[in-house]
Amino acid sequence: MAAENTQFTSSTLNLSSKVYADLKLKLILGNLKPGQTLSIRTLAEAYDHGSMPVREALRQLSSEGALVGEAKKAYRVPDLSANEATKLFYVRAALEGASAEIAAKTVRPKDIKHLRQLSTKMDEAWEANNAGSFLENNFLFHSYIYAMAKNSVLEKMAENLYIRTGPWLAKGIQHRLCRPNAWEASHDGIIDALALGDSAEARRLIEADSGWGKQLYED
Amino acid sequence: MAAENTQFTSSTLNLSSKVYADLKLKLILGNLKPGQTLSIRTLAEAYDHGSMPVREALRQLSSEGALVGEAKKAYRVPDLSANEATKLFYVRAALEGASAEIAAKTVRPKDIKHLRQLSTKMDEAWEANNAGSFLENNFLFHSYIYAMAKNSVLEKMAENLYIRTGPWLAKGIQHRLCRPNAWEASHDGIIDALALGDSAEARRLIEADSGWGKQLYED
DNA sequence: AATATATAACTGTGATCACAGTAAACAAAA
DNA sequence: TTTTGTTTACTGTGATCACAGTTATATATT
Repeated sequence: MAAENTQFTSSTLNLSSKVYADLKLKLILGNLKPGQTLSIRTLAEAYDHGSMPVREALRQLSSEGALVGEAKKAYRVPDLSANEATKLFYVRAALEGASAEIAAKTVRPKDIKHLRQLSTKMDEAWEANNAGSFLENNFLFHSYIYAMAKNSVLEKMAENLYIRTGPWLAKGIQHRLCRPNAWEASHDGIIDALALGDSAEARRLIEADSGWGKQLYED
Repeated sequence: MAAENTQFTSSTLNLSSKVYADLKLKLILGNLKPGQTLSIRTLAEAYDHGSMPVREALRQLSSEGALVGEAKKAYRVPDLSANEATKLFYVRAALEGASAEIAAKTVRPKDIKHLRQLSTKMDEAWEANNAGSFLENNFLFHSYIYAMAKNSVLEKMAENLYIRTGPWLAKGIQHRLCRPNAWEASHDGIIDALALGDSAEARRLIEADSGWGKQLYED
């Protein structure tokens, strides 16, 4: 999933891009913890590469806000404050709302079918307390809506938001995975609106859904 | 303008970030032409640095879509197709509309004053056929609205769009700078809506304004 | 035992080199 | 003149090293 790279064909993918793609996936799936430290040399040894590819991958992730780096100190996975998380989810709502509005106008029956399958997988992952699988299918669900909008700029920016919120969401889910899953009815509503081609309603529901992750930390 | 970096304080700014900031500014102001080639060694000699800082800056710009890089070939400033430009402006409309909606709720008199000053500078640059100054003040105008929304995620993503459309807009402006400037009334309307705190109208006008640049290439 | 000091390990950063693949320039053959 | 083949210059990529600043550890010192 999401292993494609826009700069190079997969056959001639350079090492930097491979390391970047791998770390990106780990962040989206919540396999890296907030506050966790990532050093160039340590990762280079783990990947059994020189330090150059790791170095470029970490700098790229840092420039995207997925990691933070201070001078002469190791890169760190950011531990989002409530304020920072709110900012990320607000932008996600804006981008995802715009996507859904377009998607509702070009949706095909096979798209609806695929979205329902992903929603089912999320449900199964939730029941099995599998946070990684849940995050993966949640990402795939929303990515598919972005892809339906056929706007690569939108897709890339949205992906960035999932990279940045992945570790934070994983932490929240693992702490209280047992709470009633409000997302299920929400996603079903979104799919129904899309199936009906109701772009305004799809937008409204998507914007509302973008808030569920934030609620993991609200008491 | 726009020389701040979020990763490091300006005193301990590393060379890579300085080169990045410089190239970023050149792109926003239209000082790099679409299709222009940028090689690591050539730029390193121009900056009188080693190749490492330039190399990291170019890779970062490439990862942001501001440059394109194929294997074993020099980086290039993308020459946007009409389709690509449309995608960029669509996202800009979504982000900027969301910003204006918030900005209208927290706007202060000094904000209105500052926006009017920037609008005047744009007018002067337009009359003087100064494309660089026009693009700079246009960027500052919209950046200020983003800043009013106090969402750093939004700001960074918006900046990215201006980096990517800068060379393309500069080309369009230089080709037909003489056409009636529809932007002026548009910006005045936006300022008025903000001054009245009319968030819905501000959003509507900003979204409409995001299309003016695209029209430079429409006959 | 608590505190201060010094030592060691670790950090990103920048420079420099070798390498392989690309593009352009030039020369030779038709 | 046109085409083909060869050479030359140029490209990003990855590895390796020296450097300076940070952090943690261990060693004195009180």
